[in-house]
Amino acid sequence: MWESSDLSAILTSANWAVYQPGTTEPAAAEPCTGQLGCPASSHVGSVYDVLESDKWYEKPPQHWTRGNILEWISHHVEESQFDARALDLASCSMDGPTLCQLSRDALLSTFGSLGERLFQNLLELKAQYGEGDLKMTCDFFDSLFEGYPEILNVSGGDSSYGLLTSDERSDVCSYAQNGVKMFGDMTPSSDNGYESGRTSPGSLDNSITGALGFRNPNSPSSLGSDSDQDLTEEPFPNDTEGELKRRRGRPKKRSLGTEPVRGKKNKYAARGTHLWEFIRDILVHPEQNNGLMKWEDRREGVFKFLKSEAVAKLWGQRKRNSSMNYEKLSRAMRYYYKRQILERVDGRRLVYKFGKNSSGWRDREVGFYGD
DNA sequence: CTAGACTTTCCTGATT
DNA sequence: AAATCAGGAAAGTCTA
Repeated sequence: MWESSDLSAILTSANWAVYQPGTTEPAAAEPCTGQLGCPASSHVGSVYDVLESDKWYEKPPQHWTRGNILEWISHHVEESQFDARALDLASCSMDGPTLCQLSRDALLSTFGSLGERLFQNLLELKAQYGEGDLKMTCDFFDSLFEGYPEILNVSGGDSSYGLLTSDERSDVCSYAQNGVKMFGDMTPSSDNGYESGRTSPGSLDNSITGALGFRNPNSPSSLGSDSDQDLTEEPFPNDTEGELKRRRGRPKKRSLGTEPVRGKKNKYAARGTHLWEFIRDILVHPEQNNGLMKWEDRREGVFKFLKSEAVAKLWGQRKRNSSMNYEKLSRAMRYYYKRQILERVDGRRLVYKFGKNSSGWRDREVGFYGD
């Protein structure tokens, strides 16, 4: 079984590089439209890429190390909020070629419901890199890595390919196909608040992965680092260095035991995150939302909270506000009526409807660029 | 510095 | 009775 520490360690290493402000490697510096979506051409073309890359999303699955595979799995665990405790760590230990040989059934039996997701992503990645083209070069590096494993130091991992396509009818297969296109426009630019999305691959990562619970443990950059471990209520973490930023909104009345944490570094944990976008992003990724919400009428933009408190907790996690609850979240939702980001749906509890000032949730917006 | 946008927190009262 | 819904009010962060 995976210990939380395993996962956390993996995630830490997996995310660290991505959020390093100073060491923004290609992963972050290159607007490669998201990991899974990284155009094959930008990586396949040069063998140096292969040499330099130690990240799973920057090289073909055939060349993943055990570490890469763990990162890849943990990425999907995070993205889908899969309960990793059900996984057997040992069964995750394999090299790229072995992984690539696994059948769908094998993945399903090993990883349960996560298996389908892994399988589809693997298919897509293999197709993306071309299973044959690099064969020779890769074989060469295989042997090289074999001899110098330290070249492939752990790190890497990443972020958000999770935002793949997602029309409720299209399953993981289609998202694999469209994922590449997605990133450019996942977050609509016409947002009347802060600039959301599009600030950098990192911010996009932050937006969606945060939305879906992808943590960014120990991120020294603090740009949106979330540290809660799960949906369960958790007091503010004891940030050592990076104190919690002061939250927006009216301060809570002093609570009994919880001294307000004085904020010093005032980073933008919440930057680029608007509640309605957070909600939207959960909705447009049905394969990842774990039944938190559902569309009642996708065409009309009508949706419903299925697990209102869980969504609120997630939102709180996103904003690093452990006291968020549905009551408060819903208040914020109601403010959207006036701005016509949401429209009222009378008489139906937990049901809301996107308004004309919202965007990014329609099929065409999700599947294609823009509108 | 200021104003406006946004979110959070609190609250009272109504509805389901 | 417990959840939700409705909004007003206040207060704080952020951006322009």
